[in-house]
Amino acid sequence: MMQEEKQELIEMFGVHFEQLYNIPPLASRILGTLIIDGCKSGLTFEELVDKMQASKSSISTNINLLLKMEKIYYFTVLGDRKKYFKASPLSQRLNNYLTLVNNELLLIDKIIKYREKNTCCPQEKINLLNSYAYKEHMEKAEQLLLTTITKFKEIEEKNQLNK
Amino acid sequence: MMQEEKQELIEMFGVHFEQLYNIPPLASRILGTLIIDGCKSGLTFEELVDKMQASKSSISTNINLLLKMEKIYYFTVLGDRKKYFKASPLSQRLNNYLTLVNNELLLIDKIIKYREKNTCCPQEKINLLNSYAYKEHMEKAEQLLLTTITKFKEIEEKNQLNK
DNA sequence: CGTTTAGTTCGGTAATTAGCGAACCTAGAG
DNA sequence: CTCTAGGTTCGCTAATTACCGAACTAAACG
Repeated sequence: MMQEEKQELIEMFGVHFEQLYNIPPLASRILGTLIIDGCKSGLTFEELVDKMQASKSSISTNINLLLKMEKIYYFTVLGDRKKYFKASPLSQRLNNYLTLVNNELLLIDKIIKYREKNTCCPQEKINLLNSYAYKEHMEKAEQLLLTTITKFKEIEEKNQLNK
Repeated sequence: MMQEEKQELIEMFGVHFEQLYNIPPLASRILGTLIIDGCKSGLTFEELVDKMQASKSSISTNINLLLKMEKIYYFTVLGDRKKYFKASPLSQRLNNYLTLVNNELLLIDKIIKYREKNTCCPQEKINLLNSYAYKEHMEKAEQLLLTTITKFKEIEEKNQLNK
């Protein structure tokens, strides 16, 4: 029954990540599994092949995708050829949001410039005001993210020492 | 040259929305066009067919997708059969983020419950702590969104009165 | 009533994507 | 050097997606 709950959680993660990050179903399930199940010591390639009921090639492809996206990482153990895969720490995963937010801020600046030049009738003025307000919002979002990321890094470092 | 700048902006929006919302390219370009170009008085179906260089059927399909996603809306004018399409106000578009954030909060609660039950070794304790911190972050993000949404609604209402 | 305008629906096609198995590569063990 | 464990790469197929044109519908005008 604990297994069932775990499975359900992984499935929920799967759906969530699939549309949030726009990645293939299998990649999404792998990520979910690593977050829930692989947090202790990581999972090996073979364990993933078994758990996911997928082919080696599919696991390989999707693992590499997740690695490139920095959603996961791996470590090795001396005298052991296997790779141990783990979900990236939250600070890392939040970094992705940060780049997204930064991209959006760049876009907003472009829009603002465009509107400042091309606003003629007062009716259009509201768009400019809206853009300013939106920029303010995104800047606050950026700030929140930065704060949280440093907080996570602290937690993670502290834990590193305790080992 | 102003046209070029506009085109470039729309294209940037296109790429951005395409991956942010995971919608077809054409839908993304339509949304970009409506945000930049259709803010005054809205664009008609035909104008969109012309501007996008796409077929009526494709415009229809993608317009309906955007309507269902509440990224755009339309109004009609008395004695005129055309629909005038506009990008939804920012408050509306931010609402979508809000549901996303709420979904994530639900997921976090599930995870926390699971981890509270199943954390055995102290090594796993960090996951629980991380989850708490993450929940805190998402709650702040939710709060920020709510504040911004009300702010936008105020701006929008004030503008409604001025008309 | 027929015609026009404004848009929708349907069937098809070309392009893309997710996953597979089989062959291949490569570092270390013996 | 040979073998094996631990993956990677390379076609291939099945499913999905994006867009199209042609036929259709529905409201309004004359």
